[in-house]
Amino acid sequence: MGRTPAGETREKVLAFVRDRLLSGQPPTVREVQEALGFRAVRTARQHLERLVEDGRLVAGRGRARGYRLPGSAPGARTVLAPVLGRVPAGALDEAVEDPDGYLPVAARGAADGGLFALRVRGESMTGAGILPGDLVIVRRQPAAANGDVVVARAGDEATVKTFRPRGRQVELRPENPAFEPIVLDAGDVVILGKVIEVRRILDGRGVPDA
Amino acid sequence: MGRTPAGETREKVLAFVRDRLLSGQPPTVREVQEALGFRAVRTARQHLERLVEDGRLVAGRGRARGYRLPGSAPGARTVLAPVLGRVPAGALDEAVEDPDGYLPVAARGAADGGLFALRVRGESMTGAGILPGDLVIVRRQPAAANGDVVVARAGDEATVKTFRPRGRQVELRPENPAFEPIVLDAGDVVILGKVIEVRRILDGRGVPDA
DNA sequence: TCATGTAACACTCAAATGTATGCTATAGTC
DNA sequence: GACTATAGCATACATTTGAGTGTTACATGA
Repeated sequence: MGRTPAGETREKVLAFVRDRLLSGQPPTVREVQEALGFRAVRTARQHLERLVEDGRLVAGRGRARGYRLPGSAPGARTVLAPVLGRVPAGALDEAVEDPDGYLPVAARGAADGGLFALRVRGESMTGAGILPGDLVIVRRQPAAANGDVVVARAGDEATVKTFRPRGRQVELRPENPAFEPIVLDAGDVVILGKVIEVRRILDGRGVPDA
Repeated sequence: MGRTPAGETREKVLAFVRDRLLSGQPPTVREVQEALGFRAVRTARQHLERLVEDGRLVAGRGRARGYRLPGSAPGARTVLAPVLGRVPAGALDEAVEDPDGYLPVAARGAADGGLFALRVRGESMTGAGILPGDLVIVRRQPAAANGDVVVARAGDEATVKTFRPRGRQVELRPENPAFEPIVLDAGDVVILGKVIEVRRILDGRGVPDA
């Protein structure tokens, strides 16, 4: 069989392997062979070996589907955060039972068990770049530091605000001059958690023309 | 050996398999066995079989590391997008080679093979809620619709802007009155992809007190 | 008590899959 | 031309790994 220009095939091999790895389905050597149209297993393996030599892939010796992308090896732990439709008056756990869906979150730190997500309503936090419809990912914790963006319940309602302790009182401050801060006794505010990430899905919709 | 309460172990098996799948490393039956502390391969396999029966897992018959999450399962459609440190002048593929890390992204639609992520520099898009340091997740595509937030290369630099076709020209509009729109001939602009999601990690930092 | 279902074990087999040996051919370099 | 490196093929071998057979033990309910 003929040859292809130097290096060209190898790029295709890497592209194939990378696509498979990123979609969570590591290929076997024979799958690489088939995808690239090689007639010998050895050919696919030689390309893979070269890619490993060049540091563009990492091999798991002897293991099935053992090739990995360098740098993504162990630390890429992903956890799922349930998206809560609404925050009920009672315990959070009830809402976690019946989520609207799940978001994959790259787990930082150790405490990854207590994550959940909420859809933001209203424009009270636009000044912090949190727009209506955005998803906030929240780590459950009962306290917060000054300046943290928190999910707190004051009375019956759960809101996303910036946390400002004011002596015996607590200020839940919107980041939008059109809204008034909520100031309450510390005892009347329940911190549900701290916002650790903000996400905005804009797949379909664009920015309206001016 | 003793038994554990009914169903309890199976949840742990599912959790283990799901975590592995989400981090892109499907486990073997024996890895499940080891992780759960079973002394027989069969035990792990029996749990897996039951999970498949119950529709909570999908088995790839005969294939190594063949278990998958069913389409309805949370996290089933998660892919990893490489975070590009910078966008070079040449082809994107070069940058994909050496990413700063990977982000788990819930795959919408079918074409999820071409996702990547970029860290936003500058304040040119603050009006659209995209702040400096934010991560944008981009679907690679060579064209865009009016109003799409795109990553485009004009000259040597890649920027995030709103896409506005203007006849034979193209306007790359910042969403910040302090910045000037870039207007170029359509031939001088290369669309690298469309921003489908914006993320802001604010784990450590809070909002500065006013 | 007996039947039934689940949890777990030890062992075996076979298919999937990684690894190795040896060979052919083209292109470039000295 | 001789030498070297790359691209590719055919076949065989060894390990990994999924799948199968049979057994023990502990609950639970008829």
